[in-house]
Amino acid sequence: MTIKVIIVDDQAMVRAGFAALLSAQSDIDVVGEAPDGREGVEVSRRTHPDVVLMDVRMPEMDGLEAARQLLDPPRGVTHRPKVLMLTTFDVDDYVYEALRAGASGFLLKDAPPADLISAVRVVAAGEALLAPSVTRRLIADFARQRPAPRRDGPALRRSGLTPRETEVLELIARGLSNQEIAESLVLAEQTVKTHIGRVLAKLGLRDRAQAVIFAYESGLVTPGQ
Amino acid sequence: MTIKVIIVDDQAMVRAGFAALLSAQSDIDVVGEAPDGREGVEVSRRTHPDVVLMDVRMPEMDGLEAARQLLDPPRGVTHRPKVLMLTTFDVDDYVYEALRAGASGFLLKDAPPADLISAVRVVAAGEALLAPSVTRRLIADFARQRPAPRRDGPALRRSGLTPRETEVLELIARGLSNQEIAESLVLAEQTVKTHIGRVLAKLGLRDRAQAVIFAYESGLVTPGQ
DNA sequence: CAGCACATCACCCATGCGGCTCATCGTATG
DNA sequence: CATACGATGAGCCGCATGGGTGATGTGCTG
Repeated sequence: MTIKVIIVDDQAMVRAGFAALLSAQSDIDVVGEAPDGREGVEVSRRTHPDVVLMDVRMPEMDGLEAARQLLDPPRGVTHRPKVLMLTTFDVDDYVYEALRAGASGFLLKDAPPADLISAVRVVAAGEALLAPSVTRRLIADFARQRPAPRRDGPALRRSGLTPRETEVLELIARGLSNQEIAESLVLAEQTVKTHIGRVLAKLGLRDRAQAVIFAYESGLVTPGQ
Repeated sequence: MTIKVIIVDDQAMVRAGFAALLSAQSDIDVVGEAPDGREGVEVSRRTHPDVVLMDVRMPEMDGLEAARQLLDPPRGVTHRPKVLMLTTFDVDDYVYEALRAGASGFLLKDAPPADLISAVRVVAAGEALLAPSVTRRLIADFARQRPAPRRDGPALRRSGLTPRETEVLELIARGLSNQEIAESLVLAEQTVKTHIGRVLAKLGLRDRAQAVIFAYESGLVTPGQ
């Protein structure tokens, strides 16, 4: 099964270069191109690519907005491609915007050609990949964001939840589905359900909505970060 | 200028393999090895490597603790190597622990050899690099953490909810089921479902659990009282 | 009056979720 | 060594939940 790719970039030469590079791979098929975000979205809707290579800076509609539209499609549109953002410059605002929108990767155009090719494969496989400098910032941000360990609310302490159960409860309170919790903790969904069942039983709650309430009321999570 | 590397892993064969692989590079010099975290820290203090390849799971002192000691050194120790964590296949909380500790990368041992080599170079250059699966989770986590620039202030924009919809949302945030909400407001359950459907759609939420979160985060309801 | 937003309710359908039971494994704890 | 607990995960089952579509009545407003 070949990987279908479209290339969205306002510079024709860049498109041609990437297309040539990727088409030379037996497992990659360039099925479309577009010079701006608006057309990029159209081409994507029409060709249903697995991966969209998206330049950040473009006329008409920039790559970020286009990425948002592709990754949060309107009703009726079921196709959701992976989006790999490309940029010439190393600018961090764009990075965060793109990742928030759900992009699967962020590469600089000066990366080695081999990196671009492998990035397409990685992204198509459902994984993600970032330029090293971007990774560094993301990690720094992550480390800064929560160096603080957990503090227990009074209600929590008496609840008799195990550490794992508490962890699951917190993810419920972040709005994750069972499947997402499973992925986040690297567990089978069934295990998550078991944990949740115990949490609900121990706390005398009926469903996850009440679990969210408990999490807020007990201070396990707090409004505003 | 060659990159000085030490390898910390409890499996001698793994150490030998990595050492051979890296030593074959003209710009990389393996200057030490250690079978556990404790000795790894000692060797690092003695040899002052640029990069420490650190297995996560080890006897005596695991890679996470060793990484913490290397990245947050006591007084008098000025040397601070870059730490590149390695693991066989566990991609779980270790990752977050390691990144929090300040590790520059996290790779799976089944990655292509070329990846390891380039990772060493990337890390030595002060950048960072993660295994694709790790990157994916980090991005997912990031996107979830800050889904939108926090339209803060108690003056929340409840994005066009009608009075009745707001009322229903509040009851959801009190933990009531659809049937209970219906009884509470003297409505048919179907009507409640319609209201909830609109609330979820207008707010871009998936289920009532997320609705509860929104209610707390927006200040519609507040913890305590 | 026509148009519109809002509230109300019905029907259908797919499925996420929670209840329940049971099994395995590792680590404390006695 | 036996026991208990925590974590993991499988299978089954029923129902609440959420999505979609459509209809009716009301009150406000141009």
